[in-house]
Amino acid sequence: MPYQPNKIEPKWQKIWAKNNYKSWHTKDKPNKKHIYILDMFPYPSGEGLHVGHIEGYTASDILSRYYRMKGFQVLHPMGWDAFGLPAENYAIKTKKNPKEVVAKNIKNFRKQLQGVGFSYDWQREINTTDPNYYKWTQWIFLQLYKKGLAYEEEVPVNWCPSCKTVLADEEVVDGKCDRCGSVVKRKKLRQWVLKITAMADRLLKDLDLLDWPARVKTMQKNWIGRSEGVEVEFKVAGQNDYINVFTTRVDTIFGVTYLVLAPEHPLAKKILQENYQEDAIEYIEKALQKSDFERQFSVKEKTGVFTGAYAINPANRERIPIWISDYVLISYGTGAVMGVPAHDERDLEFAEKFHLTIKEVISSDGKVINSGPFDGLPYKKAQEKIALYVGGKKVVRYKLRDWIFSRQRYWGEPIPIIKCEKCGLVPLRESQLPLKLPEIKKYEPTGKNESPLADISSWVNVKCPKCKGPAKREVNTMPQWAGSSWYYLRYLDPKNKKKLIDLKKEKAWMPVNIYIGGVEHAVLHLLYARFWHKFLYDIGVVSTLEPFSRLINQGIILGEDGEKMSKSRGNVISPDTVIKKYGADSLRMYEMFMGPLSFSKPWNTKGVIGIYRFLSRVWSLIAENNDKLKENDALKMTVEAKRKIKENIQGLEKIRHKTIKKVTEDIENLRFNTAISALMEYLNELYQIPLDKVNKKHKETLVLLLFPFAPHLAEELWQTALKHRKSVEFEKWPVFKNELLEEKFYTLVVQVNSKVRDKIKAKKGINEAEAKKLAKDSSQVKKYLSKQKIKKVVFVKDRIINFVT
RNA sequence: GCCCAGGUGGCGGAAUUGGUAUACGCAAAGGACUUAAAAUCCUUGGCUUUUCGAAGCUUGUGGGUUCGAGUCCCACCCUGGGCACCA
Repeated sequence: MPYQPNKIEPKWQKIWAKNNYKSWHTKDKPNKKHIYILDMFPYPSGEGLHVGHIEGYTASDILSRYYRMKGFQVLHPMGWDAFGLPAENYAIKTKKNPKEVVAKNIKNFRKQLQGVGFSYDWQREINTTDPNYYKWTQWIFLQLYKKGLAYEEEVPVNWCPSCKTVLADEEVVDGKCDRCGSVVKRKKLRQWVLKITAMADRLLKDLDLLDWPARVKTMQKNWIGRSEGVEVEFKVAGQNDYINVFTTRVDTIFGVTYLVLAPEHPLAKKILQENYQEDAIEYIEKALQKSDFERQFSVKEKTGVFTGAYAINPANRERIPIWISDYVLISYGTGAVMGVPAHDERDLEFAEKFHLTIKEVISSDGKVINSGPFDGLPYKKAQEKIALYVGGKKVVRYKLRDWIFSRQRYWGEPIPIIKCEKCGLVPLRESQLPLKLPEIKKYEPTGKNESPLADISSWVNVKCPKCKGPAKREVNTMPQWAGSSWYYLRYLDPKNKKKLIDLKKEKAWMPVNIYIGGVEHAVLHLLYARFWHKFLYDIGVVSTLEPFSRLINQGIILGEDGEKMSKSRGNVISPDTVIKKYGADSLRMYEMFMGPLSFSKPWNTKGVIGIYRFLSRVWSLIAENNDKLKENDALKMTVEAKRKIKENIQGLEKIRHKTIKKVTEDIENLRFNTAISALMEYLNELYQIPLDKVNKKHKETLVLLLFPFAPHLAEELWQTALKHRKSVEFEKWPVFKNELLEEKFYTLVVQVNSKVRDKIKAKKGINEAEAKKLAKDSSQVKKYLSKQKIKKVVFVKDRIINFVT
C-alpha cells in the first residue's frame, strides 16, 4: 500500500478529536519544567487560513510537540481576535449579523487548524467578542479610568473617511488608513484617550529585558522617540507674553536668529502686528486645512509668514523676528522652535528662503564660539551651563502620543461609561459588567462622529447611577486592539468568573516564553500589550514586568512569481488545495523546509512534491514489504557488496546519533529547514542498504524525530507499522551519546600553497610530523612539491596541512 | 536623506564561525522498469579549457589583512525593510 495522507490524516484527526484533544491539555499550575508557547491569534476572516498563518503555527506546533516529548508541560493555546472592521464590513455588505459572520468564520478556522494537526489546548479557547471575555476588557478600561489613565478630551484625531471612524496614530501608515488605504483627514473630536505616554519611559527601558528581533526593538524605540532637552522661555518684545521653546541643543542658543511657531500655536494669532494680520491669518487658515499627510509629504519647499512681532533671546538680549511655519508641529515639544540656521538643516533651509541671519556658534572642532562667556567650551560641556544661564528647564520629550481609544463603529467592546449632565462621567460598577453590545438592525457607520449605537435609544438612555436623573451611555466602542492587548493572560484562566486571572496561575506560567507572529504588529499590538501588561502589573493583577520574553517573526511567504500574494494578482496559494493533494504533513514540512523561518521566501509547488516524495520514502521503508528489493539484492549480491553492506550497517549507528543531535539542536534554535535536511540525509543513508536489513531502531528513531514535523504520518507508522500501543506523544525524545559521535578518522586536506591537492583518510589526533609523512607519500602532493623548497608548513589538527613554498 | 538586514549554481537555500564552497531539496540530462505514459529506482552535477591524466576560475564589485577569506577590515554597487520636518 502506498503512502496515502488522505486516509491517514483524517483517521488520526478523528481519534484526537474523539479523545477530546486531551493529551494537549495543560494543568493550571505546572508541577515540573514548563514552557508557554504562543501564536499570535488570528483574525477569523471569511477567507480562512492562508499559508502565512500555517508557517508560524507549524513552527510553534513543532516546538510544542518537541517539548512535550522532552518532558515539559507545554501551554499552547489558541483563540480568536474577532472584533473589528473586516467582520463588520463584510456583515454590512452581505446584510448579515457580525456575530453570526464571526461564529461561522471561527468554526471554519477551527476546523482548518485541526485539519493541519496543530496540537492546541482547545479547553482554553477564547474569543474576544464573547461577553465573558470582553467583560474583562471593559474591566481593565474601568481600572485605567480610575487611575486617571483613561480620559476624554477634545483632540485632533485621524479620521478615515471611508471607514468613518477615528484611528490611532499607530493605525496610520504614510498618512493613510492601515485598513483601507484612504487618506486620513484631521479633525478635532472629543475622544477617549489612554495615557500610554505615562509609561513611555518604562516601555523604552524594559525593551532591554527582552529577547526580541533587533529591528522590532528599534521600531518601538523610534516610535517612542525619547529625547532629552531643555525648555527655554523667550519674551515677546513689548508684550507680556512668553514663548516656550523646546530644544535638544541649548548650546546653540546664541545662534538663534528667529523663532517659529506652529500655525496651531495659541499665541500665533495673538502676537500678530498690524500690516501683518491679513497674510498671516490666511496662512494659518490654509495650514490648518491641510492634513498632516499633505504637510509632511507633498510640501517640498518651506513656507512661512512673518508675524511682525519680535522676541528677546534670553542668552544675548537680541531682538529676533517671530515667524509662523507649518514645518513646526504643534504635537511635538511646545509647538515653537528656536531657529538656529547655522546648525540645523531645516532651519537653514527656512532662513535661506526668507533671508534671515545665519550665525555660527559652534566651530568645526565642536567648540562653542560667538557665545559670550561660554566661548571655547566643548559644545557638550556647554549645554548644562548655558541652560542654567538662560533659565532653561530640563525636560524629556517623547514622540509617542496618547492612544486614541474610541471608534465610531458598532463591532467592538462598548465603553462602560455613562454620561450624566449633572454628574459628568460616571463609570459602571464592576458588577454591571459585561456591558453587552446590543442587538441591532443597522450596522452602517453613521459618519456623524458616533457609532450606530447612538440610534438605539433603549440602550443609550439610562438612569444615572449616581443621581438617578436621565443620562446617556457612551456610544463609541473600543478599537480592535483592546481585546488582543491582554488575551495571552486569559488563556491561563479562561473560565474565571471572579477575576481576570488568578494570580497564582499567572505566576506559574507567565511570561510567555516563545511568541511567534508577523512583524506587522511591531508598534501596534506589541506596544499596546506591553502597555496594558505594565498597567496590570502596577495594580497587582500580574507579577511580571513584560508579557513576551522571546519574540520570533516569521517571514512572508510570497507567491510563485516572487510577488506578495494577493487576490488581484491571482497568485494566492490555498492551504486547503495543498492538503487535498499532498496532505497536511507535506504542507507543514514544506513550509518549514523552504528556508529560515524569518526569511521571506517564494512558494514553489514543486518543492512540496519533494517533501511528499521524502515522506513516501519514509513510508516505504517502514510500512511496506519491499519484496522486490529483497529478491534483487539477495540473488545478485557479490562478496564485495555484502562486505559494503556490513560496513554501512555498522556506520549507521553513528549516523543515527549524529542525526538525533542535529535535529535536536536545530529544533531548539528554530532552524527547521536544516533539521529536515538532516532527516533526509539519514533516510538516504538507510536506503544505501537493503531495506529489509534496516534495523528497527533506525525506523523508530526516524519516526520519533519526524513526529513534531509530520505528526499524522509518524503516529500511523508508530502504532500501525511498528506496532506500538501508545501514541508517540508519550514517547521520550531520542537521546544521543556524544562519545558515539566521535570519529576515529577524518579527511586530512592537503594543500600546497593553499590549494587543495589531495584528501587523505587519517587517524584523528595525529601530530604534525605524522601528517607531514602521510601527505608527502601522496603522489598528488609529490607532483607539486618535487622541485620546490618548503618554506613553511601550517598544520591544523584534525583538519588540514598546508605546504607553503 | 538617516538607520537596520541581506547579496552564494537555472531556483529555495547549506557551510562546525578563518580551514574540503555549493549539504538538502527543486529543476535539468542520461539510463532501468513499462506496449506507452505517469509513478518509482539508478547515474550525472558550478563555469571555462582539456591530450580525458587533469589545469585554471568562481560566494554583488574593487582593494586589504592572512599560509588560507562566503566568513575579518576599507570603499563602492544593488535588493528588501524601517524611520522621515520630532527641533
